[in-house]
Amino acid sequence: MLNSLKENFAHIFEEALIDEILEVGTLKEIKEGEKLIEIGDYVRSMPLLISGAIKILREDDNGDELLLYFLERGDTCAMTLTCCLGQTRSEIRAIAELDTTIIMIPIQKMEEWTGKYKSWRNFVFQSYHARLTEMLETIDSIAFYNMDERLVKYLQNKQKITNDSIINSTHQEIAYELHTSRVVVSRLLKKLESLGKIELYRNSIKIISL
Amino acid sequence: MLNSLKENFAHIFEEALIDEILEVGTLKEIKEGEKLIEIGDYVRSMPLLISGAIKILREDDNGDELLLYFLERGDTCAMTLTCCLGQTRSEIRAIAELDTTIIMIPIQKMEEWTGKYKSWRNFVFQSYHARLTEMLETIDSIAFYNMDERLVKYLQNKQKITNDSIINSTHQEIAYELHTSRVVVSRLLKKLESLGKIELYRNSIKIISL
DNA sequence: GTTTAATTGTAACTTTTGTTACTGCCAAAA
DNA sequence: TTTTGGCAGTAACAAAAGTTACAATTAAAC
Repeated sequence: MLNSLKENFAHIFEEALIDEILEVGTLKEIKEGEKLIEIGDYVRSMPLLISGAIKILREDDNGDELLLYFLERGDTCAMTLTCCLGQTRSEIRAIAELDTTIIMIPIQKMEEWTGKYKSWRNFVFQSYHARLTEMLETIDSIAFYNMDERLVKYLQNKQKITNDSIINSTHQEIAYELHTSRVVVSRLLKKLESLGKIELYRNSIKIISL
Repeated sequence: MLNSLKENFAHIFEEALIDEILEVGTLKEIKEGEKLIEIGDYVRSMPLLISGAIKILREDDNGDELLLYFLERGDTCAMTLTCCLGQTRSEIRAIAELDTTIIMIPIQKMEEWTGKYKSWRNFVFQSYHARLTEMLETIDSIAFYNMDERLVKYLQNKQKITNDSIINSTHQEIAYELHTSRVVVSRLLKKLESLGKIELYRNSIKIISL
């Protein structure tokens, strides 16, 4: 744990804090597709992302989903922060997008460290800032862009997160995350293919240039 | 300033903090429609809302707007918080929805107080939580609801904020904030009127029951 | 009082998105 | 091998939202 922690957080956290994290944190491996947090859950520990990626989803009353953003190496879940402190239930669902490693911090420490370590405070504030910014980008996407542009953004994002120009998703899965229908996704993907920007295969999409 | 501060924040902040706020904060009156923050601005002080309401808007590359949420009495601007700390430019525009009174806190104090006062930390975290929640509601609206439902929510919200069942807005103004066209707003408002839920006048809308 | 500009109402039309239905294809299971 | 179920392609249609155009009304400016 020490190495992975230092690699990702040494330049952010002061040494005493690193030591404390090592003391109370527990390492957790999550397989791709595994659920970390469900809507309505009480959250009792806070994740620090060491490797992999986690997707954060919102759901409406009908069970329809919408992808909000991804968490990556060095990130933490701002929603969890506030849930912990405010003792409220989770508003979102968190699912591992890739095989992921996290360090779990008990929430009691949260409160303690925000008083004690300036580097921790900065980290927490920066996390909030990053998440707010990503939420704004999500809002931009759905408010200001058409579905074809949203789809392109989605594919670009996915490529960046997985670091792979082949995306292993079905049209239906993409449709869920963009909150549209499979037929619409198929239609738009076909158009991108005819423009030579992607190639379509069963269960996967190869990105040529977007 | 002392009275208005105590009225709104006495139950949140410890006394020593109240004293400090009185020392360094400056009272500011803002007229309805006046702009507080423009997109791209560097923000050098943080507002505590004493009375009135402020609307927070997002804009896209074409200059199209979208209402994100309102700030009310007892709120602060989470965006500003992160802008101050991170030294980044504002992602949003803030305009007084009503005549509004705020206390401006210099940003240097922010950092100091988060280390010093637990009540301040809690206030800041709660603000973040509230704003994230409101952003989620905004996302829900635009992702999961049709324009007719969004319009109803908008009117309800406006009624709540202004505490007045008469809304003094033109259809064009509403269209801007919902990021749609005037014709669409007129159409949907007319439908609501024919259902007996509102009454339409020039420059104003009377809410009967929504 | 007349002119001007802003506001609202409405029709007709287009575009975008969503829905239904059916097809062929492929891969895993029986 | 045959069957089954999931996946993708496509047409035809429906609904929602956006656009253009113009008329009628009201308020403000001259």
